[in-house]
Amino acid sequence: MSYPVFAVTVDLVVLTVREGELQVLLVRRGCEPFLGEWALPGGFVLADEDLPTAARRELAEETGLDGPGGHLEQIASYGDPDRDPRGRVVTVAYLALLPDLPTPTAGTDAAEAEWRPVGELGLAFDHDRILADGVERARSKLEYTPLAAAFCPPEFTIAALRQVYEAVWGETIDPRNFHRKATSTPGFVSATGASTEGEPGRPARLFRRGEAAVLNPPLLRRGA
Amino acid sequence: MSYPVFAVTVDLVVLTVREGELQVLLVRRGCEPFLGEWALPGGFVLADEDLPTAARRELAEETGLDGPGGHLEQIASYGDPDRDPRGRVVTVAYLALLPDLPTPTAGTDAAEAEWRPVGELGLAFDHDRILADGVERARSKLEYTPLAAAFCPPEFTIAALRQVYEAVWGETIDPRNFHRKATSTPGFVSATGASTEGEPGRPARLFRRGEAAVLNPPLLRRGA
DNA sequence: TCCTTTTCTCGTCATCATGACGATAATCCA
DNA sequence: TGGATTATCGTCATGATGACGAGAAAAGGA
Repeated sequence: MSYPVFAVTVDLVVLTVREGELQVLLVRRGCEPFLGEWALPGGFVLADEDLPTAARRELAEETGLDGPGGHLEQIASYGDPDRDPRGRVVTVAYLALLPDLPTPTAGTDAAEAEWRPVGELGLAFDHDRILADGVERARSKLEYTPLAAAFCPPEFTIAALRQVYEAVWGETIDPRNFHRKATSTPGFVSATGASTEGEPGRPARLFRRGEAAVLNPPLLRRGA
Repeated sequence: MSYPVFAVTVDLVVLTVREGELQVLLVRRGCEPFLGEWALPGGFVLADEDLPTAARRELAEETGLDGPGGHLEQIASYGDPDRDPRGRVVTVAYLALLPDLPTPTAGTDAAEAEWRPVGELGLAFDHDRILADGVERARSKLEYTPLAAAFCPPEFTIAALRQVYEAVWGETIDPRNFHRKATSTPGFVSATGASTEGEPGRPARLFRRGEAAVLNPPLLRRGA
């Protein structure tokens, strides 16, 4: 039995919250095609490598860490025959959510790496569409899961968690209602007992991510 | 630049509601590997073919129709190095939802085709996991979209729509509350003006699928 | 024709989640 | 010591939901 030959890549939508907005990790391409243009980080899947393994490897190569507190999940696959001028390449896109923390962004393959606010960025290949799908996935997942904590360090305040929602959704949220929701939804967050020190204002209690897989009831955004 | 060589397939989780339960279309494999075992329908992506096109082609080959009222979306991709003994094969799984209507299920490639209630079925390859992911996707999408109508003919009653929910979720739903919800949620369904005739009981008004992409507010199941 | 059965459709009520917003608590800083 | 700032708790009206009652409109049988 004969069948067409493909190459398979993984591409990463690496998101974080920096400076109060949702940002994505981009690399400047160091080889053809699209040499010199901005693109999502990614690369070919190796001969004996599972898909999630390839995604984690690329993430480690591009960001230096996939540490705890992060999150990695598959978005979708893209296989238009014309999407890569080198030939028939199917890419499996992954979504990674990371806290802002020390992220060197010193790429191995790529000439440069940079955080950029999400939006219409004019990326190489079909990466604008992949980015849009990844961002929408992240926005949607924040509604139904405690995943916003993946953008935060292991211990965080309710206010920090709220600012993640505000950055990802691009909306302002009432702090008092959000506090009630976060602390009353089972499995959303769990208190550590500790509090912040040295910050202005009243000290805030510190929390960790809760054990729930889904929020019940969910935390719906107003926009849609 | 050299890179590993892959084959790419599409596999289909074709779901319908028959006899009050959620059922999946299976085929008995007519060639190695797993000859004679039950599997999801699918096949290799052709050399010049887009992924959704390949999925639609396979669906047409296996079921005879992808007609209006149906729905097709990508689930995810599966690429474990050992998932196919023939070599390195990545499969892109698609979810298809169809009304029960005349579905011949006379396969072209496959020896036999059959509807089976979803569950632990002992399928070939990693198809049990793909099926589980597809079923969970369908269950979840019913909460947030008017997609249940994809299981119904173009015009349907509220009761028929409710029975779709009950079959897919495996729960019983109060007919009066469901009626209120379906008719009061904007874009869920739209009345045709016609009614059923010849059925026992009071005639029911007929509806079409609404234009909304998402249900606001959603229709949440109790289980999770 | 009349009654029963069946199913659809509309209402009622208590409860819960939510948005809007007031008020208090606990820290830092001048 | 007295703001300024931020966290936390409370109140209230509104809307969505689950549980359930009751009427409406057909088919079918005596």
